[in-house]
Amino acid sequence: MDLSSLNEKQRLAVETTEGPVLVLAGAGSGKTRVLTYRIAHLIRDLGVHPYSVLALTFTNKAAREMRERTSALINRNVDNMWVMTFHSFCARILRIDGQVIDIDRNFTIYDETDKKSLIAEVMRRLNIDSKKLDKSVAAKIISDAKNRYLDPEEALIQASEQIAHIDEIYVEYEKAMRDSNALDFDDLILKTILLFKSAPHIRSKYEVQFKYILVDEYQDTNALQSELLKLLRINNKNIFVVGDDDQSIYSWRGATVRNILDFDEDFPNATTIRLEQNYRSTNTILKAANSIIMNNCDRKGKNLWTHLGEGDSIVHYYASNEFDEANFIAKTIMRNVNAGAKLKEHAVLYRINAQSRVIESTLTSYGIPYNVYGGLKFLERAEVKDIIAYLRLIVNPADRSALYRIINVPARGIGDKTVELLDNFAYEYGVPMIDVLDDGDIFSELPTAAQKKLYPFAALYKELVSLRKETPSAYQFTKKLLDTIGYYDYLKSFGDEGERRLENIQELLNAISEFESNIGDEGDALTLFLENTALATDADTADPNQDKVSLMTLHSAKGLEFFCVFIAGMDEDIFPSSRSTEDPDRLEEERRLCYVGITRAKKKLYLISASERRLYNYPKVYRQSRFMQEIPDFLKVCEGITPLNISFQSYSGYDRYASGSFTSRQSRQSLNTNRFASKPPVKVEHPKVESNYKVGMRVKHDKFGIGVIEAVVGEGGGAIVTVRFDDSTKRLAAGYAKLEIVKE
DNA sequence: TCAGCGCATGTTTTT
DNA sequence: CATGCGCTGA
Repeated sequence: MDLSSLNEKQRLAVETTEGPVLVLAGAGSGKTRVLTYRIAHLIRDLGVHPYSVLALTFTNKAAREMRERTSALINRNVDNMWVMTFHSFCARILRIDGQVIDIDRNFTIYDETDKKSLIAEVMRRLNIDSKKLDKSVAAKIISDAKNRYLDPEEALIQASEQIAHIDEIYVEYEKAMRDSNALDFDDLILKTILLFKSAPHIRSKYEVQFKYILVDEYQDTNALQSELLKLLRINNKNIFVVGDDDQSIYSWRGATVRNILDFDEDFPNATTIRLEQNYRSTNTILKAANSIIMNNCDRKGKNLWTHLGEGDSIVHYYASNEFDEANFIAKTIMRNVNAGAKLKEHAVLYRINAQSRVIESTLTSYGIPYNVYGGLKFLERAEVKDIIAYLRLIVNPADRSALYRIINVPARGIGDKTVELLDNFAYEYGVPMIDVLDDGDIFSELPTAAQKKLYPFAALYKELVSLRKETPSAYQFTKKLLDTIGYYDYLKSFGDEGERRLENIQELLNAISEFESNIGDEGDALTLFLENTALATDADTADPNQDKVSLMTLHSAKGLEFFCVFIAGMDEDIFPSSRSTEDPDRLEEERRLCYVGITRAKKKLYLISASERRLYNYPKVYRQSRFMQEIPDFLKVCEGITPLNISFQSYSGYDRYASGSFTSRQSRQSLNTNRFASKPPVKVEHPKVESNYKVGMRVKHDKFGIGVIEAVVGEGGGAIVTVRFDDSTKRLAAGYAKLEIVKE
């Protein structure tokens, strides 16, 4: 491998292949580069078989990127390398070897909604008032216990002193999960650990297979994930973890920076390497990020530096409301695009998904294409969930959550009472609910009234089961299923809305068909497809090569970078969130989140506050985020309405309206006229004198083809013209490069 | 008594 | 989007 493009520290990280290695990698310090070069080095230079490498990430996106970049580096297919998320890794192991601890191969992965509905049901059965204990709260406590302790039951028995009955809920929930042949996200990790502990030969099999383990985003690992890694490394110490304590933003999910701090205890004689040179952002952006994170006490401390130059000032736009905010974003994007930037170089980040709606509709009205990552998306559409629930039930008949969802969809006269009766009946007989329907003998024991209502569904279910037997293709089966259950007619009853839903169903069919043709003989297509949908987010379905603006939460932006980043909602109680301002630890996490957001930007950063916004259909006056004040004034310019002095007492939203709109600081703006149009690698500080070539012109070059002029520096024949071609940006001397102006 | 419908409500962040 | 509530009709 040619490692000459790496800096000294990066090369050390790549070449220290034996023993435990902890890399503390600041934002933009080339972390992914180090990971991919290291894998490439192992395979190419040391002859390690790809099958012996395990690389664990937290998102599918990160896993896919790592695989692709590694493959490109060594110019070889690495499909059989295990690069995946912690959760898919565990799901895979449990499907292969889970039977040893009595886990059925066809288990279903329950998402948060499935989990909560099951907990609600368990609480109903235990006669626990849902008003006294919210099911989400119960779910969170159970999840915390599973994420922090190897013996969650013990932990919950203790917790029940404060929260009555939580231990009983847990026990019943576990039982219901087992009956449903289902695992939740926490179970995937926990059960894999239990498998490894109770079956040492299986643990050892994987330890022998994975001669090298790499872990990305180590600061996001929780106690159990670290335990899992330790189990995989009892004899072999080749473990390489990369993390950044300043980017730890998942402690609410049980992640703990302790894993980084205690790495040397968990894996003795570890080598620690710090990557502090930032290759992504301008110095201005780094300074802003540093000045924010400096306010945190609980950190190791890092010294990020760059030689990319100062760059443009950060723009703080103070909007009158969320529509003004969205308009500003849209206009700025348009201006950048007219100056030659690509849509895909822009990202709009926000704290909560609910903020995306106004931004989406505004971008649409401007005709700006975008992709929303995460949030309410395709897989969360009711109609898609319905069909997936049917498929789940066929693959795993014990899946209660799926049965609950579809037993009366389309409506067939089976209401809550009938379902409750069915459930109680199954409970007393000690069989899964579906067996009551499927087994004629048990079915005939039901009260006649219930039989009458349930019979058509029982018959439908049997028909689906035999249909599945004679239709091996997942795609064909799903098509037939839609006919059999009368889903098309059901959609018609929704009128125009039904048309839209039909399109989504069509999209689902396409996805299944595509998935099916892409997998080889890895297993049953339908089972694997369902696993994929359970562990995937919509970010995975979006094509990153499309030239579209990216919209996502700050959390899902981690690991990504964009030339131009907007952070919307820099308002107190939104960011930092109202739920975090009381607790210093949570506030520090919000601050790290802000640090993550800012360091996504390479060149341009726009922070947007609004004096008033309507969120959750509730209008409210906002104060700008405290984080805005943590960025020193000399790094930013202000635009939009004039923010009042942000003192806590004198604040009044009405004054702000009265003070008139859009009194922006013209004088400061005019110092930097090129601010919106500039694009890397041109620095805006350059005095700009135009020649014949003008910014925005389309020109043709003999070798590079057609491109758009992004900047012109100098005059006449001596001018340097920056042209963005399809896949590269070139700086060309106007006198030599024969640039032909292309008419529109 | 139960099913089904319309309407109001509440939603941090995510594998 | 899911959940809860009140109303209507069988």
